[in-house]
Amino acid sequence: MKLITRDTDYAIRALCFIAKCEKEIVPVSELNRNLRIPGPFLRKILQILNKKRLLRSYKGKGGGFMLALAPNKIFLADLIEIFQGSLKLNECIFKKRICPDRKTCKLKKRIDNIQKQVISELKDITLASLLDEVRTYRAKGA
Amino acid sequence: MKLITRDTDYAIRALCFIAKCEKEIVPVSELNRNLRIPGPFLRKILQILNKKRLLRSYKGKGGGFMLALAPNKIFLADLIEIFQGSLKLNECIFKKRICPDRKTCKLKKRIDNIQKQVISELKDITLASLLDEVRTYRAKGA
DNA sequence: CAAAATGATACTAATCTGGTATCATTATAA
DNA sequence: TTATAATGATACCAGATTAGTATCATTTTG
Ligand code: SF4
Ligand code: SF4
Repeated sequence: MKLITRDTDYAIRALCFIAKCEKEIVPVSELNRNLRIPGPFLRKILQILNKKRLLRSYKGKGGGFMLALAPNKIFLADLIEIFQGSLKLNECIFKKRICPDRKTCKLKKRIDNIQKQVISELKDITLASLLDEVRTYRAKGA
Repeated sequence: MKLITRDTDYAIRALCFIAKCEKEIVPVSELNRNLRIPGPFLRKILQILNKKRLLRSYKGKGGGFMLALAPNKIFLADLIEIFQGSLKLNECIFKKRICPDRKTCKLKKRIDNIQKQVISELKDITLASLLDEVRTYRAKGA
């Protein structure tokens, strides 16, 4: 069982690369050259990040993507939310039916508890904290 | 994303039922009558628990399953291990290839850390702690 | 021997994850 | 003003995992 799926992982790598890149605006082609991520898949991911306002995109020649937020304002918890939906360690739903024991189930209570802890850990993790060293970031508002 | 899959959940419910049951040896047919779990699936699960020595099974008329351990010796962590393999929140393997960044990746370090916490939480959860009230358990060694 | 139980195992169905393919749109620069 | 280099939108496909069935063999007891 994975806490982060591949989309999320790829997204993080791409964001890190963009954050550290000399250029402010980075085209997918550049990412393709540097990261080992399937091209079209990566593109899809970046488009999603754009829609979700973590990236800003520029079309046309010379275009590409740039960070819309400073790396210390980008949280892993948000990326997980975007690509995997809100983190739930146990939904207690079978075949679209809610488990009838949900109110009293002790197991559920325990898992809910663990979940809270995980989420609070996740909220501490920013993109900035994942960069090896903060090199050439120049976005406004950093 | 789920911390426990359905097998594990079913296993817990079944074990709870057996633990609380008047009879020491409980046939699957009895569980079927009381739990909303697909019959053949539950059987498979119990057979696995038997192989893994959490249950003891008795064949033939009057047979069934009984707990092989006291409920306070049955750990959720073990059930997860049995049905889902060893808990890894991020395996860092893509297409059977290990991610080349594994040594240095800060993300991995963070997730490994969370994983440790989750595992330690899980080790605290016993079957006994999931029973509403310990009623009629009479297994040896309790 | 019949009935009631588990043992073993192979198969199928549904869902989720990871990834492609295609065509449309936009912006720049020669 | 047109070729080119970029993203936008969307539909599709493939593999893996999870969930569940089906079948037949074996054992035990009355
Ligand atoms: S039994 Fe408890 S944990 Fe399992 S699905 Fe129902 S409520 Fe959730
Ligand atoms: S990038 Fe880090 S987290 Fe993602 S797979 Fe590689 S090592 Fe694991």
